[in-house]
This record gives sequence, structure tokens and C-alpha cells, in this order.
Amino acid sequence: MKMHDRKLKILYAIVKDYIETADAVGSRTLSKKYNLGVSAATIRNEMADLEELGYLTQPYTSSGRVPSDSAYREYVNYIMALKKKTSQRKHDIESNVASKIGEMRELLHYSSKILSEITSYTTIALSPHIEGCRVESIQFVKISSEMILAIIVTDTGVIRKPVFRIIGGIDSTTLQKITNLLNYKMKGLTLREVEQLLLREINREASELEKATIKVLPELLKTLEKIDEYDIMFNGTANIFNFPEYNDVVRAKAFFSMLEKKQAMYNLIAAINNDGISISIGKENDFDEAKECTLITATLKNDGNIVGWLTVIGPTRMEYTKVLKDIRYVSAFVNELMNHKY
Amino acid sequence: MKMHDRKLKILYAIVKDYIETADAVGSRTLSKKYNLGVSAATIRNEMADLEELGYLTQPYTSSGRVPSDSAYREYVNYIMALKKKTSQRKHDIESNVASKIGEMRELLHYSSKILSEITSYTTIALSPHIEGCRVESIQFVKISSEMILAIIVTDTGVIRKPVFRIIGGIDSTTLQKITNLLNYKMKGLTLREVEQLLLREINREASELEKATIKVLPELLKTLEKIDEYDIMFNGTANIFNFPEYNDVVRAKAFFSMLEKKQAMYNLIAAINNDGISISIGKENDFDEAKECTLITATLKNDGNIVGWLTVIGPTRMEYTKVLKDIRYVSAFVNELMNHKY
DNA sequence: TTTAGCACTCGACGCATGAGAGTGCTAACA
DNA sequence: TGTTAGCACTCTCATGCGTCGAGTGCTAAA
Repeated sequence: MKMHDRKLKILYAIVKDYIETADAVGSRTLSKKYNLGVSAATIRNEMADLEELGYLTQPYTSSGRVPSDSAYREYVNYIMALKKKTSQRKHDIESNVASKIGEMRELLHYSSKILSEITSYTTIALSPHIEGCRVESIQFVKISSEMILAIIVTDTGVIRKPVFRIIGGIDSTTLQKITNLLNYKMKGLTLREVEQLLLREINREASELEKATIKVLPELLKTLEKIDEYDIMFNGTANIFNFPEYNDVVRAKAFFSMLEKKQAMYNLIAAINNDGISISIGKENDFDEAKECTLITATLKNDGNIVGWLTVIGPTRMEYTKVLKDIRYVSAFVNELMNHKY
Repeated sequence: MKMHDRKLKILYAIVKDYIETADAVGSRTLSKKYNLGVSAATIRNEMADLEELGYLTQPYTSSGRVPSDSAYREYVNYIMALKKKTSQRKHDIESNVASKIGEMRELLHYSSKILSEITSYTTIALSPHIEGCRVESIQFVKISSEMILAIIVTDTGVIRKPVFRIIGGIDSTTLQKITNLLNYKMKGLTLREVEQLLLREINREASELEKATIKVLPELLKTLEKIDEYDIMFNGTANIFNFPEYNDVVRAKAFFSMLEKKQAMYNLIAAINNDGISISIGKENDFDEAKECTLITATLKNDGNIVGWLTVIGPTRMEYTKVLKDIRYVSAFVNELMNHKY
């Protein structure tokens, strides 16, 4: 759908102005503020057309116009295209930050906090399920008479360290044997496959060694089922109140209720799977509560595997240009750090 | 300060009514709703006295009365005294829940979630700094060529599992030797003492073994410094909107901004150190942002050591009776579970 | 095709008004 | 002496009304 150049210009100006002011924008203001080269009346005609095309809405008869989701989409496509032409600049790594980060999850939390601070939006840090990852190594460490720590490292560098309990305890030698056995059998399998393997082993007639093992396996299985938990964290939630659209208590409450639905938030964000930045606007979001929000998400990958998502969330009237710049910066930083360390 | 019985009765009735309705309560309503045996005019006289004593305030001339912090305090002392007379009932442990909980921190998170659900308030789960705890054991596990996992178990059962990196790597035998050495030297010391010991060792002329160690120690020290992190988590934050006092966007924003000041929240809650339930009302809170809130906090102890806090936060107009009952229930449950496992 | 002009629409804001809830004070009562 | 009824007064809040202004659609002229 190719629009006349002037129509697009006007559309972009409306979106830009609305992002800035959060007020319905009228033809007169537009012609004064932006140098469009035509009079307010002409703009009025174009606006009527744009409304018919579904890009604008009127809150009430004879008020100014407000951009629709499609208008934002059009605008975003436009600035995304612009950005591609400019070269990606290199980012320096602040080494003191780098040294503080031991694990992927910490890195994610930290960068989400930074992102929230520089954008003044609410941000979400999300780490993925790991059921699809392959096991690099499994180790067990006895930490008290009955408690055992399992250390599971995946090929993507994700580490999980669940603690579980063996009633009656188990001696170190046996534990070492089990470690060796499991490592031998499970290396390279996905967590899902490990679970199935464990199930089979549990139900099998057991040899001498396996008799000791049998005590550990059901506990390990139980632990594995729960270990595969994503992790979601929010930063700068109070920032949402900076937007006039959330000056209404009902909408603010809805926003926070939405954040609390963690499973739904996970599904919303984890649906994204590319290595760059992805934007979903308003009704494009497949989650009712989020249909008045825009989410800008950076997918973080290491070696082709998703290791997390970094999301900025706000009203559809989002400062796309600024937020895009910031999220690009932070995610590039994280990526560089990651490739350095793992 | 011993007050006339009738005055107290009226005061309690006012507090109770205000907790229920969030509206300034007048003499007429009071005499109709509660069976106080005196007329509205008498109540008016008593109310005037109570106002003079600082228990009531008037939002504006000739409006109803609103309880002050001292009124809530009086009321809380009253119901706390009542409670002590009734016997603590035994709580059953739901074993399926118990089996899901591997670590203290998980237990804390989980119970905070439950608490928020049953009270319909916002809850805070807080786990303490561990610098005061004594080291029970330190272990190292190699998880990749350069990454090492340290497992530190304290005498209170808290487990920390920081990952750090040794550039150039280290072989397993040396690592095992270091583990043995550190365990021998550090068992029973506090984390603070361990840090000092490490510093001394780093600066000392080293023997053969210690030459290998010297590579690990600075990294370990750095890791230890950052490991001593409390952990704070919120549940049911959207519940705050259920209270009319937060129907004002400015106050709601202030509430969420307060929650985001994690260090201050830690200080606020961690100041409490007893084994039961503690209530701090409005201006009693030593943190400006919280001066319009009441916090009811259960300190969770294991073997005399604080392992966490469970807090319900809401307006000073809190349903004290109900919330007290609920937090007692949940914290008793957690305590029982803890003593079972650790 | 663009622009100027004009009548019209609708929300925001300010102001007045009245209802209602609650008070303090006074005088009468037990 | 303590309690109650009555009354005038106060203050908030909801409602209604009129004005203002930004913005529109339509029409006719350039």
C-alpha cells in the first residue's frame, strides 16, 4: 500500500507530535509547528483520508486526531528503515562492570536495570526455559548430610544449581559414581530427554550400583521438573506513571496486574525469536492486557541459542527513536560481553 | 496512660470503622452502627477529648474523625493482647509443597506469594545479608575450562553459589587442594573474617601450593564482596490499588517508587530483630516514603539466626486482625518446614 | 488542487448552588 | 454531675450552567 508522499509526511508528523504531547493533534497546530508547506485546510483533508484508511482516530467529533496502532507501525517501519542505513557504531566495554558479572542471569538483571534507567521506561528481563538446551555436564556436590547440590551446565552456558534432599543421605563415593554415570549417559541430551531417560531408569530392574542410584533419581527427576523455570524481573515499574495515559488509576492497576501474570508475560515475550530487535504494537500483542502497550524486545543470543530477552514496555505512544537507540546500545553491550566470556 | 473504658471502646470502634470504610467516621454513624449504649452527643464529647489526646484528627472542620498513628498503635496493642490469650493452633504441613522447596530463598519467595494471595495485600520477601554468618563449608567445582563455581554453606543453612572466572584456568587437583586448605582455615569464621584472611594471604609470600592459590584468591575475594547480597522480592503489588488511599495517582506512584528503593526497604525491614511478629505504623517507620504505611513483619529464624523476613505492607488503615492471623499462619508454617529440613 | 472563511461541535474550566454529613455549643433532664 | 436533645453553623461534594477555545467539515473562491 503505497501512499502519497505528503500523506506519509503528515502521518509521521502526527505520530511524532502525539508521542511528544499525548494530546490529540489538530490541523492548525500541525501546520504551525511543522514546516509541511501546505495550509491547515489541506492537512484537514489529508487527515480525513488518513482516518478513512484507519491510521487515525478521533476521540470525539471535532477533536484532534490520535494515531492508531497501524500508524505507529507505519512510523516504526519508517524509522527502522532509516536506522539500517546508518552504520552500527562500536561500543566500549566498561571493564569494571564486566568483572562484576558472573552469570548470564546477573548480566540480564543488571542490563535491564541500566536500560530502565537510561530510557525512563519500565523494563523486563526474561531468561528462557532451558528444556531445549543440551546438557554439557551434570555434577553433584554434597553440602550437608542429606542435602545435595546438582550443577547442570548447558551448551548455551546456562548454569542451574538446584538443591535437593535425599532422605537418609548418601555417601560421597556413591555420589561420585552416580555423577560419572549420569555424565556419561546424559551429555548432549536435552533436558526433556534427560527426564525421559531418568523415568526409564527408575522403572528398570537395577544392578548393584544402580540400587544406590535409584534413591537419587526420583528426587533428581522432581528437581529437574521444577528447575526448568524461566526467570522474570522488572525494573523501573514506577516509570509508568510518567505517562499521562496511566494517570488513570484503573489503567495503572491494569498495568501492574498484567506484570504480575508472569506466565502470560513470558509467553508474550518468548514468542519472539530473532537475533535483533523486535517491536510489537498494541493489538499486535497476543495478550489482552497488553493491547494498549508497545513492547520493544531485544533477543539475546549466544552461539545461536537464546539466552534471554530484554524488553522495554510502555504505552503505544512510545518514543520509538530514542528507545530503539538505547536498547540497541545495551543489547550490543551485553552481546559483546557474552561473547567475551562464554 | 490509663483511659476511661468508654473512651477506649469508642476509640476502637472508630479505628475499626475507619479500617472498614476508609471514610472519616462521625458520631451519629458510630452510635447507630455500634451498640455503645450512649447517644451521639456523648460520643461527640468523647471524640473531642480523644482528638485533644492526639488519637484522632479532623481532615477539615466539622468532618468526621480519622484515627492517628497512635490510635492504630493503641488498637494493635489491644488486639495483640487479646491474641496472646488464645492458644496457638497447630498447622499441618502440606507435604507436596514441602517437597518442592529446596532452598531457603525459594521457601521465602513461595510463602510470600501465598501470603499475598490470602491477605490481598502487597507482600515483601527479604533475605538477609550473610556477612555475620559463619562458614560451614566452602567447596569449588570446575564447570568449564575457566569458570569455577564456589559453594558456600553457612551455619544457618544459607547456601551461596557464586560463579567466577579464572583467566587461564586451573587444574582440578590444584582446585581440590585449595578447597581442602580453605575449608581447613575458614570453617567457623564469619564472611567478614574470611575476607580479611584472604587479603592477608594474598599479600603474603607464598609457598609452592600457595602460588597456585594466589591466582584464585583475588577472584574469590571479589566474588565474596558481591555475594553478600540481600534479596528482595515483591508480590501482589497491584493489590495496593484496592485501597482508596491509593486511588490517587501521585500516592500510587510514590508507593511504587518506594518499593524500588531496595536498599532503603532493606534497612527498614532488617531493623527488626525478634522472633515473632512486629508491627510498625506510619511515622514509626524510619523511612520517609513509608510514613503513610504500616508494615507487619514476621522474622524467620532458624536456630536463633535470622534467615529472612516476611512483610505485609499497606496503608496504616490495615485490617490488623485479619493480616495478623494470616501472617502468623504462614510464618508458623515456614518455621515448621524449616526446622524439619535444616 | 489548494486555500480562506464560516458555522458548528464538544470537552475543559470556572462558578454558583444545594444537599448532606458532621460538629460545637447550650440548655434541659435524670 | 453526667447525659441528651436541639439548633445553628461549617465544609465537602455533586450537579448544573455558561463561556471559552481548539478543532472540524463544508463551501466557495483563487
